[in-house]
Amino acid sequence: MKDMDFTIGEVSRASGVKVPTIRFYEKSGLIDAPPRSEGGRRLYGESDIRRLRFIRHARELGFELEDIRELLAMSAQPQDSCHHVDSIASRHLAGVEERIQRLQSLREELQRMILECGHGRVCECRVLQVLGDHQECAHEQH
Amino acid sequence: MKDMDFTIGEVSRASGVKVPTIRFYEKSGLIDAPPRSEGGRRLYGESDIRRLRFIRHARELGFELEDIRELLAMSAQPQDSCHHVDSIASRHLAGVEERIQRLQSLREELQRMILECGHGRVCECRVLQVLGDHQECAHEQH
DNA sequence: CTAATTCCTATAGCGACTATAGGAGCAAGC
DNA sequence: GCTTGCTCCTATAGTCGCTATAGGAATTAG
Repeated sequence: MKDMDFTIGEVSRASGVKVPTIRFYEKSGLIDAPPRSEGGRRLYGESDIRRLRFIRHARELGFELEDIRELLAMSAQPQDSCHHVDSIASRHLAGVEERIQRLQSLREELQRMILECGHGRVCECRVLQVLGDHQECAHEQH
Repeated sequence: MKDMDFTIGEVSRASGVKVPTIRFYEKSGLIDAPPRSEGGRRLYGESDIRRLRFIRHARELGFELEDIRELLAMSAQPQDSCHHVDSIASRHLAGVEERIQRLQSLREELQRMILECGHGRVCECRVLQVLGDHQECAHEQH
């Protein structure tokens, strides 16, 4: 706790996390409640910026706050094995791969639907027909 | 309005939409409030099952309820041009394609992170290092 | 000294449900 | 007729990860 020099707006700009989101993370226990100025304003240090950057980056990579909470706790125990860190990341990767699969078959379905539409009247629109009848789908995985 | 023979549980099983979700759709105006039995229970017909199937299928394809509301309204006007139907589907396809792109670069990042981890101590874990420093990323698109 | 900006708290809203609580209706077996 | 168990009813709160709003107080720039 050397220099607590930054306002919430400054750490927001420095970390890329929006001001209300920082307060939200504090309430959720992802970051500690910082000390306050005389006027009651939050005062942050460099380490808070690093922590917020970590959170932001993990969120961009699609980790849930619960995962991030665990990852942060683990990085506070530098001598522990990183096996569990790996397992969180791997589980997350598996989820991402599944979502890619699902979206790809979805994309094909949509492309086919749009391609087959003769752009005529609604009553013969393939898009609406396909939506109305799952049988019309090429894939069954949804 | 010929036969209103089905209970909410039956249309749920027939359409694949869960019972509380059907009531939620009713409240949201996606389906009409059906007539009731003497005892106050909802009574549905075949057309409700078709409508719920349409909704479920569109949801599985990732359309938002707002889009589905529009698609349903359009399919009630069979003589209109289906141009707008197309535009909703195309807009949706573009969104799906973008999400696939984002998830793919995400996957690479996660794979690299996990691969490079030597499974040692937390203090030298690549996963945590990468999360802590965006510079370490191969891609800049997030 | 004033005006603009930033900060504070508390609360509500988003989307698309899901879960819970506390009842009431209804069919089948005894 | 009665009980058991299932389904149904309503209303409300919770999920996730924020975002927006209202109504102030503090700080900063001119």
